[in-house]
Amino acid sequence: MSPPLQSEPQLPDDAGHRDGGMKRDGGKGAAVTMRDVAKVSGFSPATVSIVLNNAPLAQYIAPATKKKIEEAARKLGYRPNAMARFLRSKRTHSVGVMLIDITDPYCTPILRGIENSLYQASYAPILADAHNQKNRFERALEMLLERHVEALIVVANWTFVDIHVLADFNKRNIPVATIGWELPGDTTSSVMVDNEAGGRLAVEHLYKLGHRKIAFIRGPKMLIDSAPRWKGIQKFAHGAGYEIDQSLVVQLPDSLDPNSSFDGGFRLTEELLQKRKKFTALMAFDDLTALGAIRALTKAGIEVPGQCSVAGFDDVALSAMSAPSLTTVRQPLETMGNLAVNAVLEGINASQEKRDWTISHQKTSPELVIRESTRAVSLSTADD
Amino acid sequence: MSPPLQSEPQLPDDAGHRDGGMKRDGGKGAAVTMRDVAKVSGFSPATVSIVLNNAPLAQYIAPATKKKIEEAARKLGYRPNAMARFLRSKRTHSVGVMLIDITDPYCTPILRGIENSLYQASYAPILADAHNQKNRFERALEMLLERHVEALIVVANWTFVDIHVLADFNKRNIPVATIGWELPGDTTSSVMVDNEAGGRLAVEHLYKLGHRKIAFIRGPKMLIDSAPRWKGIQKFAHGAGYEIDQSLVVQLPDSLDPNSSFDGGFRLTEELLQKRKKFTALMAFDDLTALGAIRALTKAGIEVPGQCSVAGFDDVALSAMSAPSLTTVRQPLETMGNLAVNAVLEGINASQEKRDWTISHQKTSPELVIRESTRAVSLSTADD
DNA sequence: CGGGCCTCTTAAAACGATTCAATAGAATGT
DNA sequence: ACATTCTATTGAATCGTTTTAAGAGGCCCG
Repeated sequence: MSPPLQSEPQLPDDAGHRDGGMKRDGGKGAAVTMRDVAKVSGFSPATVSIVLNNAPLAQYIAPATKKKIEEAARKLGYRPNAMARFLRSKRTHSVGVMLIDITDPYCTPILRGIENSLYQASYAPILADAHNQKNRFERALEMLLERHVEALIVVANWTFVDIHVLADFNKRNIPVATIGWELPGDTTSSVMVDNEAGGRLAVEHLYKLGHRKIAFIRGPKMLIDSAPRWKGIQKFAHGAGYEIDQSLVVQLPDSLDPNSSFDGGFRLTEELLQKRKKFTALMAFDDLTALGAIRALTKAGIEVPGQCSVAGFDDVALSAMSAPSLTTVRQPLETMGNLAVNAVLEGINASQEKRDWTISHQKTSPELVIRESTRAVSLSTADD
Repeated sequence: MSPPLQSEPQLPDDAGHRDGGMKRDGGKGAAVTMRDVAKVSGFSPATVSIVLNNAPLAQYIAPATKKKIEEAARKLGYRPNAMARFLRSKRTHSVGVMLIDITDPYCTPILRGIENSLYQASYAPILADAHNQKNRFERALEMLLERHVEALIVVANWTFVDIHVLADFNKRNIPVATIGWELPGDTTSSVMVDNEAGGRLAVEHLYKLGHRKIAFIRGPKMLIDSAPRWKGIQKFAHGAGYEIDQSLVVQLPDSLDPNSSFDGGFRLTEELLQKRKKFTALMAFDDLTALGAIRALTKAGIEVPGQCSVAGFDDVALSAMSAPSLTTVRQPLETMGNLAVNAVLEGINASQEKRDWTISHQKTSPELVIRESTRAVSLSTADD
């Protein structure tokens, strides 16, 4: 297809010079190295390196030289060997991304945010999935340490109490950021949604729609998010002079399966219904819980939102597609991924330039997304 | 907490021997190297390497020696530097994982399958997300090449025609496997669901429920999956002597947004309804399309499955949670991830041992998952 | 004319592992 | 007693870069 390369002959003219033509490389994948570029261009490896990296010394290199070297590199299809580069420069340009459970739909947008920001900054993400298991978590961290990642991002909404391997990251001055949870102390940056504000947003919405008999499905104790969301609800109630009926408050059990809250929501709602205590709205811990609740309500012949409004939390992808579509509190997940990357990048740059920098604990603002599952309380149900 | 280490003194006794105590390492992250282990244990780096890797030569090493070295390594918290190791041994133990769009819910289980199999085999996944953009795809491949991944796995259900960067992988003998699509030629392994069988499965199910007026929403031309699914449908119809009513067949437009099929399903179903041509069942290209269709039907006052059955394809996470839950054809996504990893690992091992190995094109069996959205045709609607 | 200062280029020493060939001592066989 | 084979260990080369210090000219200035 393409015409034969002009200087094809000079390419392998002294191949095998290094080890007398031993049995290495079967002739196919002979990687072209910097020395090859040096040889072809007629300059030394040092010069090649300086030119190709546009190092400070490049200002002294004659333009003609640069051109020749760049051309040779291009012609040979030279690609620097990242490993060699890393070994010498101590920079791997990779970042560990640890998901505690990739199955959680909440992870996907975060992951996209992380990947995107890393890509922009020319870092490569090395992925690890802990499968909710502590030993996998630790083994994976170990692996990331061996690979000398320059930073670590951990995505989780719950986690093991003592992760002493994380201490190794601090010892080695590797910046760590967490998304969805916070580590006590000031060693680790974090990005979380403002759960308290989110809880408030949702209950306020229901309240303003006229609902006064609101059932609540609280999140499992294990999850970091549960407490602050509930706190936001309580604070709003207190401020509005609204008294929460404790008999309408239930709580999801602890569970490691991120999709279990659907079942949980379903069961708890059925239990609530059995109590025969009327409620005109239900606020669920998260979207899956809300979907489970809707399922239970529908099954019991209660129309959503006609007879009962339901609100969720998170705005995962399916919330917009469910029937009825779900009113929920959106977490800016992708943005949170970006922010975490920014935080660790700042850390990397700082220690590169021997600057000091400070750990950040960021809270992002949740946003109320009103869809079909909530509606102003109807007279017939309200006056029940 | 722990008692002072016995041999603490001998540890840094000759620190700085290498470069006369220059300004390097501020004292914090001093990485412990193999030489340190050698020094402390009293043996040479060579011996340490042999012992710690349990290399063939290790059979000649005295047990006492092994013990001392291992202990020293443990005490010092020695962690081999992966980059150095890679440089010498030419093995990075990493695999590139390229997603054409991570946002697609279909990717998540595949990703878990890939990650899991790689983890078992002690390979690290380097993640890349093409965002449906050709230039990102290529730049990411470039990056993976520089990092000398030992294999590449590409997840996509459509893709750009000419990816000449992939040729570089072949040139370098790096095994490539694709999930969800196939490359012509025998250079690349692939794993796909048997779409034809799946299409058949779904339509057969509807047929057996008594449906004879079935509407079809075909997939976009761009997607690899569309044609074979349709073929499976046609073949079944032909075999069963069932004639597809072409006026009930519509097709999704091409689109890059993986979530657009929900809207597509919604709109196309509305159009079908406007035609006022009766149908008792609808078979959608995938789950999101099906959900969109259900939405449109419900909106038009048509009950699902009471008045119209709907079947999807894929069994993404939300299918089980939607209302009504969706009858669909499940792709064994996680398994497909595993299979792709097996394929490339086989390639890696083969070229390691200078064996030949063959490209594989695997088709996994889809599985019909019957849920609430389909039902036997009712007399009232059938006799319309 | 010799020293100082540019400009352009390179030799050589890392980086931290792996691995081959070599060594030295002990045991064995003839 | 000497060659041979094991056992146990190591020196030194190597992987492909980056980077420092230095070298070779050329030019200017006093």
